[in-house]
Amino acid sequence: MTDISTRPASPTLDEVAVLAGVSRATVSRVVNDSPRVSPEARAAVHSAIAELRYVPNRMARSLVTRRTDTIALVLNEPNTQVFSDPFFASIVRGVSATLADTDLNLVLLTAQDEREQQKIGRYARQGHVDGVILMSVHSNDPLPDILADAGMPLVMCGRPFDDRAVAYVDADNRGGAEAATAHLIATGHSRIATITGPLDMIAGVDRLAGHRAALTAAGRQVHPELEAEGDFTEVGGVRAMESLLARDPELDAVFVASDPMAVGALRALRAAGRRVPEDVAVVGFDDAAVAARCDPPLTTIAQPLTDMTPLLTELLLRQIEGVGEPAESRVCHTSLVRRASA
Amino acid sequence: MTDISTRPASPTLDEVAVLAGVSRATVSRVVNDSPRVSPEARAAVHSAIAELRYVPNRMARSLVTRRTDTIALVLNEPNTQVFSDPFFASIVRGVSATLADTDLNLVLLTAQDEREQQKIGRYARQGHVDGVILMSVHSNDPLPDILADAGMPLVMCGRPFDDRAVAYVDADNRGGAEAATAHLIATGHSRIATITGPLDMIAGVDRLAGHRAALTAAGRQVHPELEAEGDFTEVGGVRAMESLLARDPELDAVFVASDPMAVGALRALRAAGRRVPEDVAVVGFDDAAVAARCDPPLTTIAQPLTDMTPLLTELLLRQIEGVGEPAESRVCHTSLVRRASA
DNA sequence: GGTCTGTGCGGGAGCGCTCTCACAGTGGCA
DNA sequence: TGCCACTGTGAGAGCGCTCCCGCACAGACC
Repeated sequence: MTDISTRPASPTLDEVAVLAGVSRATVSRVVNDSPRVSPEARAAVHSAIAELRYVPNRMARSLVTRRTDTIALVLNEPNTQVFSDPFFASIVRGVSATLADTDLNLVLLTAQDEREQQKIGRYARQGHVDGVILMSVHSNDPLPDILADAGMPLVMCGRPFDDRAVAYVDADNRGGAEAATAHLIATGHSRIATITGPLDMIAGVDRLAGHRAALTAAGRQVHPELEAEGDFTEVGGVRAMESLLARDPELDAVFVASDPMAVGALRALRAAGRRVPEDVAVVGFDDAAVAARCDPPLTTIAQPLTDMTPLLTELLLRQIEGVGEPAESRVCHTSLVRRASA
Repeated sequence: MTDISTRPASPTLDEVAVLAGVSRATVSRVVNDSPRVSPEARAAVHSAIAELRYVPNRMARSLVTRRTDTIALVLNEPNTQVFSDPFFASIVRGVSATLADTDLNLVLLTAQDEREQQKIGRYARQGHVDGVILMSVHSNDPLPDILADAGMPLVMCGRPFDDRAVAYVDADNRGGAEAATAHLIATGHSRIATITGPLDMIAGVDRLAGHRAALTAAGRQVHPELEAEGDFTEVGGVRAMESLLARDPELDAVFVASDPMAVGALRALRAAGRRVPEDVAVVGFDDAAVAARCDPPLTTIAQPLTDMTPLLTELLLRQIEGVGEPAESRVCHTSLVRRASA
């Protein structure tokens, strides 16, 4: 143990009580906004708090309340690129904004590898947080199990791989992808490729399934050589598009499973001398800010982020409050946003 | 207070002690790796821990040790774009990696506005963390003061605006910028513009100062119309470059104060029909991954991130351990990386 | 045998808080 | 006057842990 005695000790409830001339219990009542306190006592306590610059010790409080009033948003991504994905940024900002009006704190936890995931699992189980929102779950991530086993309130952003009983909020990835490819079919394209997300992520899997379903529904064949796996990043989109063009120079449309990848695809298409949408039509997914800005503006599938983030926190809070309840989940509708690229 | 009684209670030290047939103190010794425990007792405790799936309650421990073993990395940025800046991602990853070998936890805290900064200040003062690394400090941010006043161990990433006694780690922004512009001068350019960072951030201010110093040292005039303020984002770089070209179509070189902005500048130059480096030479700052990848590859100033992130954590840990010591700071050297753009 | 050092261990206090319970005081009502 | 709320307050227990202190016992040494 290191010497921390020289750090200025912070005042305690007792000291406030002595200064205010009341009991510890009364100070606690004032701090916790209990109604049964006389105005005089309340005023005395408030001025003592101000004078001593008292801040309650959360450890002591949490020890008895079993609550920390903080929730964790876990970014579970080996790739550093997480941060550059506008989807993450939106979720983080949205959850943060939803919580701003409450007295709940939000902490972000990132895991690059399994070791860090274990560390996060421990962190949560040790009682640092009341609940967890888990993002970017890959098929082999141990974290959902660790947290669920520990009985930690948990909401996943994106449905789980297996049909486990865990709460989640997801966009209708399959339906959205189906609509995207159906749009490409309806606008007369015949060789429709796709750049998928990572196939160890459920969003990648579902969007590919939707794409294939649209093809099948229209009586088309599914051609494996017209499917290239990307990683939800712009660079990944460039590479996947180059690979698709090499495999089938005649392709006339691509459904790209995320907007950052679509921006990459646009770049690769331009570099290959293809015009969009004349030679190749492109539909993205996300409706990220970049979609409206890029050249040409991207036709894309909008995720209802403004619905999803409040839902994410709401579902989690409900689990934290009422413990017995079964975990509830939601799937949010997507919609096609037509711009110039398809 | 809500009913949490239905949540499975986690086992306590006492229960482990009973099961292992030893005292609470012995269990504590085992958990904390104290040497004075007999092998038999240790084994009994370990198996009891495993059987009960015991995890120490950190609140209880912290209450007595006054340590939480977690440090916060605060991203203090109104702009959502924070996340897309590779500089942030690198720092986060670096600090996280440095801490991976320790039993310290890292939490990320983001503040979009002053209200959230206050919330973070409260969070820290309540004793959730042992120390704070503060990133992206703007001139009017209250957080440094809040934390410093609370006696919270603190290291800033980037030097503070005033000459306060706070620990920081910074790149030699002024020197780097000076080298960049000196390079542009040495390679025969005459109308050298600059896209600055936000001028409410010290990195923005220092890089502009370095640019001007190089100009002055070479006997050149500083032309305000050749300075455009950016915001460290790619879009900001596009806009600033467009504005510079409008103001002086004859400019033949730009020092851009960050690589993402330089990528934007490259795009704007291409859109305006300028060749790089033949018509306009471009030097960036950061040596982000994108610098090597873009077209043409970017000549830029490398920040020694591999030095900076361990230093950041080291300086903070030193403050946390040895409390009396004066806060120490470091400035890391930068270097010019020559590629094709200048 | 007596004293001493060292080791392993347990008892117990206490970290700062919340929360139950008891109690004094006040006012309403029969 | 007696009984009953009801309100404001304080005493005290206890959350799960760490850590100081003291005890029992073993072995070394005189």
